[in-house]
Amino acid sequence: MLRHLLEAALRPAVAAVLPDADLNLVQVRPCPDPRFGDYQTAAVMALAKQRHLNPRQLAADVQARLDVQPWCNHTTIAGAGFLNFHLNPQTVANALAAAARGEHRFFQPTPAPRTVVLDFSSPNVAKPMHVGHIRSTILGDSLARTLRLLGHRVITDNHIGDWGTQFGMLIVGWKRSLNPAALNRDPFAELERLYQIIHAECRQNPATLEAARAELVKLQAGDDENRRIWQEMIRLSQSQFDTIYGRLGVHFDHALGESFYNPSLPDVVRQLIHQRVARESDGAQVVFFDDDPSLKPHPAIVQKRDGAFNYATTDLATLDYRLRTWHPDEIIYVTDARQQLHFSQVFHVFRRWHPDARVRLAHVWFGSILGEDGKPFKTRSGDTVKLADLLDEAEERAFQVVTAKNPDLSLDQRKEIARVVGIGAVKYADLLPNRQSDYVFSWDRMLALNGNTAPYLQYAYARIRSIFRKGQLAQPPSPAVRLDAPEEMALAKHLLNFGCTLETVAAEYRPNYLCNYLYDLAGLFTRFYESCPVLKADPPARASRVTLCQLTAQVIQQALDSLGIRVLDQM
RNA sequence: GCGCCCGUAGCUCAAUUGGAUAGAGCAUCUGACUUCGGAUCAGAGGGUUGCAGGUUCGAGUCCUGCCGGGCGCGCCA
Repeated sequence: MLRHLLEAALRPAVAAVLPDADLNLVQVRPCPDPRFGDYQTAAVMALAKQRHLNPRQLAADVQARLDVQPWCNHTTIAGAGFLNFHLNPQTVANALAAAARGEHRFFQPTPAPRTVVLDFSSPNVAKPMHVGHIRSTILGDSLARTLRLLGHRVITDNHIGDWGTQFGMLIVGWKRSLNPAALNRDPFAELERLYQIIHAECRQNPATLEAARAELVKLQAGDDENRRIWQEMIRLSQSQFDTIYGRLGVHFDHALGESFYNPSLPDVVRQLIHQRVARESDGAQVVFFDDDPSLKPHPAIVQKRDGAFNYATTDLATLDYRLRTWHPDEIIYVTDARQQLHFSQVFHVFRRWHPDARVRLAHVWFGSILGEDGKPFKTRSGDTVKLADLLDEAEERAFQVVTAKNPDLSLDQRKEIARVVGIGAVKYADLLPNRQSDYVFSWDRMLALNGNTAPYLQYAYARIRSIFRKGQLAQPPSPAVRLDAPEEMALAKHLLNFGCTLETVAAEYRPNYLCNYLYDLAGLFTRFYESCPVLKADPPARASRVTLCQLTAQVIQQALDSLGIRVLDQM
């Protein structure tokens, strides 16, 4: 968009003054404060610093060679050497008119599409999904949506925990304590009950723990009955996951669980040993990182002394499979902060195992969800909060609010609104904070109708739809755009920045930038709404304002969709 | 002990990764409803960015040392 056009004009000007400058660093971005201008570059200062030049003088030299006539009234040099671009109002109006004609949607598809594998959510079979899964699921889904919108090829893969030592215990529990009637009634509750009693039993009774080990060995050896039970548990769990993903509107292209890689683990370790990446230590196969100071104290075990494999081995096999199957340019893992060391190890081992692989590996980590007491978020009785219960409560609370605000709507309407508002509020509260910080979970804050919340944004959208209902406006927007009022111009300019925001989200894996953009957009819209009547305006202004409303609604809807949040015509 | 992360207004969080006078919401106070949805908007007060140094045109952001907190550290995932 405009930013790219300005960058494209700026680069030759910089190159003319400094022929050896790295033009990739020459970037234009929106000004933090409209008083400075509309777009700015700080690159000239950085270049001046490298070369010990006077930054303002360098900025002036670049400015003298700069031709941005088609879009800007003028450019200014300010501060220590900022170069500020001041858009021609007609340029803004033209960009909106083009959008109204359907020529663009305020962003540009990437000129260099990549294939990206996104690994997120990863619940465990036979355990309920809980708050610990929510950030991974919501962040991962949002990144997938944003990358796809920008034109990348995205493959989402749910690495379900369907293998491991817990299945020995679960099989013992299944054989000893299964209540078939309960399983029929609420399969997942029964699975959970089994897990809890057998887990407690194993802690107290070494004989039960031994029985669990024996069942695990039988399962791994392919025992028919144990495999049947195991598969049944996976099936029941998957239907439970599907229910939750359905409520969240989250979709996976693949759900290749840990067990899928089980057959390939011996070969992974064989290769690692053969390539001298791993070596024997205390009976285990271990990768040491002698050349890396930060990892030197933390060797990675890829095969345990007893011959079993662990999660590092599975993750390596998974990487290898993804590489061979999808040939991605990038693989992204969305997990909590505690797994930083693990992924650092896995990525390092992988580089030594496949030194020629070009794939970019990213661990996108996030902080914890805390309760109002600042400790990990739990129920009043101290249990982990189940995701299903959390979503129920979100919808229930949203239903109360909708019923209080809009009692005339039918029950079905209010329930549908409560679903969209409740789920949207939970998602938005999760996406809004910087992902790397912990955040305090608060129903009251996330469901508030003012402040930076999903309901506030949905409300802004609903108000626009209300104008269209009231004015019986169904026709496509008119491309005749006039931006006379300052509120109109401010709103219009912000619409132009949608694309940069999407690009930043994708580049840094931070959907919270999009949240902040949306909040600003909604604020600018309501200011426009307060001071610029739409339906009552004279015809030319009215048509232009209808267009502004239409385009704003379109961007709100598109941006919320990138966050995985739906909009409503009424709420 | 070692490593990673964090510390910003009374509270909850931002700050486009080294950019311009650190911004929002809640709470407090003052205004605006014969007005397209007041579920709103306009405004006020509130800060030595944990502390002390350093790097430079410029630091909440980078480097060093403290203080306080969270998490992780060989056969769990």
